[in-house]
Amino acid sequence: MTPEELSLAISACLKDAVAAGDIALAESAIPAEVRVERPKNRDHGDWATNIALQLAKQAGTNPREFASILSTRLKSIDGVSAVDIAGPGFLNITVDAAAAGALSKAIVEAGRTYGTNTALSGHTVNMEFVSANPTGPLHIGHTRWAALGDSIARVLRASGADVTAEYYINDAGSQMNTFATSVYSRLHGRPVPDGGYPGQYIADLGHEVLSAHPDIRELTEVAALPVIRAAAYEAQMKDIKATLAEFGVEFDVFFSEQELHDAGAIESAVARLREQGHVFDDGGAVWLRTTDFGDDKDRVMIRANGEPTYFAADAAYYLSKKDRGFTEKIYLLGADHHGYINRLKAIAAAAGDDPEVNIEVLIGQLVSVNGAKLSKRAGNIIELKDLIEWLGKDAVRYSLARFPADSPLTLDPELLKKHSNENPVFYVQYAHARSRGAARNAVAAGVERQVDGRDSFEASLLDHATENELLSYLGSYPSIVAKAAELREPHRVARHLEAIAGAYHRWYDACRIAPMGEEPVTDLNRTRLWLNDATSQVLANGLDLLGVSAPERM
RNA sequence: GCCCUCGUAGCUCAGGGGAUAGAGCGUCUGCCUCCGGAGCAGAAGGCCGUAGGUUCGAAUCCUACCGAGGGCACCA
Repeated sequence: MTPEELSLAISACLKDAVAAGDIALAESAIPAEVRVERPKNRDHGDWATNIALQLAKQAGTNPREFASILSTRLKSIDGVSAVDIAGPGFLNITVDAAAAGALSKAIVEAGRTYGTNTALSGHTVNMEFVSANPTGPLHIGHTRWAALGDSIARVLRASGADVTAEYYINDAGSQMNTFATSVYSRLHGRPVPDGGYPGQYIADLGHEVLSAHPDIRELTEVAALPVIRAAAYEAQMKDIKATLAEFGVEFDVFFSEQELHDAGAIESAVARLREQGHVFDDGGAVWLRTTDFGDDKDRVMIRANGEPTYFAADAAYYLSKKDRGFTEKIYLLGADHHGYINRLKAIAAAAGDDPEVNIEVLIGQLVSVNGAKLSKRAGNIIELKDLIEWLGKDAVRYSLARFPADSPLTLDPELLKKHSNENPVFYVQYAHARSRGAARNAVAAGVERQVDGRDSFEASLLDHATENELLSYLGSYPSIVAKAAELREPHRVARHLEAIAGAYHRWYDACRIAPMGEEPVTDLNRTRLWLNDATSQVLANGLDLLGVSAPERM
């Protein structure tokens, strides 16, 4: 029995009690879903609900009386062995071992689909993240969004959403000229001009440009810059894409800002928004009246000198997403972009969308390292590919994915570099590797999940306290995934995996899977193998949502 | 000045109205005669930033204050 099944059964009991007149409650007051929770204290049963505390007042009675009426009906639920009323009116429910244990077989049979759900089916989501400027390598400042964004996309897909992961390339602004000029200077052995891009990678890009265009140094600056700009850009994007791939981050679309300009999308965006009545001219510039939609000032789209602003490109880009049929556009931005929320929402509203529904801006706190904030201007850039090399993809991804985006996070590179079990990723991965090892040993000892082609599984044998605990965590997993998708918080999955890993280790310590020595193989061994394999499956499914590998051996 | 986010164990952080506030790391004590000790069992360690409020019940919701970070361009 899963907590969802129990929750549904309780709802049904509640409706029956109301229909029978045992409880005086309006039909509309019955919640669609009754929350069941795992009590912290084992003495409080397997599952608990506070439904009586919530509804007693509306029903004109006291919580304990309400709970008492409901409990007699709950006792008749198949698989429920005891119902107790505790404290102010909690209902503590105990499930018999057979009903709880059946889950392990169900998980093995569901395989990779265990934990997926359809809560978000029908949603077409555009998920934009990273979108680092193509003027330099990905560095530690981008890693959080890369890890988080990719995991959010995976969790949304697990909940049935149709997700397109997208990277917006800012390849159109004046920073591209600065970039080209920086490479040009290094190519000629000169220092980068003020305001240009420092860093060894600029010189490295120069070498790459040189190998593709051996005579580039012969050209005049005016002739060379466009060539350098294109070649260095291409080399840099190639590097970024390779790093993302190495990090296990998958993008469906790399969207070029320059192509928006080339296609005339900026002008048509201005025209479309003007049609909607939100554009006005002032001081020679063209403005979008974003103050109509909660922004604190109106924004310029076309400057007095005729040049479009970055904001105008944002508007055109939003319209592109809308035209491509995405009902929800999610932006994952750093805290330094917090000022963008209102204007992005204003764009959505001006385009006729509902800013509460069709656009979502997630703001994440910046990662700091050893107290120092990391930005491109700081000299101490730690590149993402170096980070992966030091610590491994799994450790980096996991240590970023296990915290919510809005928590300010401080990483200590010295600690991370130790590559030890101080990182909880090893705890979870080890549980998976251990369970696979246990399965290999069990099979070698003659334990199989099937005997003579038929499943050998006796759920009622899974009656140890550690089995009860492990099963409850495995059973909660699907609701954790659904919650993570709903709230865009994949760290919930990571935390739950840690709980599962802990429960698995405790179970492993208490209950043998393979028989001792020459003892014969029993149903108990075979049934425990089902639970063991179910645990492997859930750990593997969860790690996959985080972009972390589930090793067979470590 | 205005706006946003965050103050929880020595450190890094979970806890989205419920029962005795948790995990990892660090410290201390035990546990390898058979499935992986990257593990398990236990101990120490907290005025949940401060002060009010909301209610059966608050780390959680509201207000004020204190502290940390970030944002307020015809930059990109």
